Amino acid sequence: MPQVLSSTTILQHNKELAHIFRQMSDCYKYLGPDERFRAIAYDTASKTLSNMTEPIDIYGHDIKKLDELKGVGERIAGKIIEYIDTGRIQTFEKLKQQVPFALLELMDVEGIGPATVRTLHDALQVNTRDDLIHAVEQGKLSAIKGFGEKKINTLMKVLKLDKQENKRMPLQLAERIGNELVRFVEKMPGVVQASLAGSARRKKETVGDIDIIVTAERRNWKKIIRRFVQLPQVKKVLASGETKASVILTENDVQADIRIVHPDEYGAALLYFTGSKEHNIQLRSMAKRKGCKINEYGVYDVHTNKRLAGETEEGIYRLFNLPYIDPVKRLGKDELQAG
DNA sequence: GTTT
DNA sequence: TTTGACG
DNA sequence: AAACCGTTCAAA
Repeated sequence: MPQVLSSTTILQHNKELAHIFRQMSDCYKYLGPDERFRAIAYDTASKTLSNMTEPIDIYGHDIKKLDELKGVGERIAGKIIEYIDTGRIQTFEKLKQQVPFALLELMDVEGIGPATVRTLHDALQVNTRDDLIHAVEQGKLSAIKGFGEKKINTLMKVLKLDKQENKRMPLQLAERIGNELVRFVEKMPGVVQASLAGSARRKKETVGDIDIIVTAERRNWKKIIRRFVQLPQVKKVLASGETKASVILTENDVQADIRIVHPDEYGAALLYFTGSKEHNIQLRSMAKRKGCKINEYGVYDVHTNKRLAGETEEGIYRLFNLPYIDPVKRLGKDELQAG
């Protein structure tokens, strides 16, 4: 991502507001399904703010101007003004009171969502990380419904990792590890194709985990998964099923995920698992407007249920009169408008 | 919460 | 069978 | 007022 020039100070308010709205979104996610759309709304506003290249301040106190921003309506506009004027947002301050704010960052971790955090809080009366660590050490988790060995392990891991700090790896490292893994997988009997997907394929500066898409005939899937989780560089198996598996690699404790699909579904799967999330949502939105639906297996006509594309990414983009979009550009901004 |  | 998590 | 992406899969 290009360094946003030297305007970091000028865009200070944008950054701060984006961060606050993101946290508000987390709060609403925590509050549950009733608030899920409010959570999405704040997330949208947060992203708009962080993608802006002009300081929000130039809109002054003009609610109508602010309202023109995507995802910013009357209410959020008011909160932007409130923040610029007072440096605080009352609604946010109140929200922080009614949720275990210190636990919300756990939701950033793979395998832990709002519901898990909510359950922890309700069942254990924990409000801080230390509370939670204490409870875990007392072995209180196993009494909670839905908390089996797997989940407890990831939680313990998270709490340890979080002390060290949640580490995404630099792109270069991810590419090295990922490509090496792909070369291993490619050689496995039955594998047709293997590719690096996820944020590493998009060349994000930092990468959270390694995502690998494999195509193979169904009869070979189990065998491939079995081999994958037994690879020498695998330190620990987090999950292993019929079509996908998650492992921790010895090197850097990096998480690696593998997903297997039919060769026909390669494009759709690659597209889906390459993201970004925002890009996928926009593409699906566009597809829906045109009477299609996209999933990780292909593109389908909503009415006839006929499969229209999915073998290649190019084919999917072409179906919607779009040029092939380089993974690097799949940011969920305006890359779909141009086509 | 915002958008249609 | 339900549900949380995912890009 | 109603929609807001869309699905499967693993884990419990």
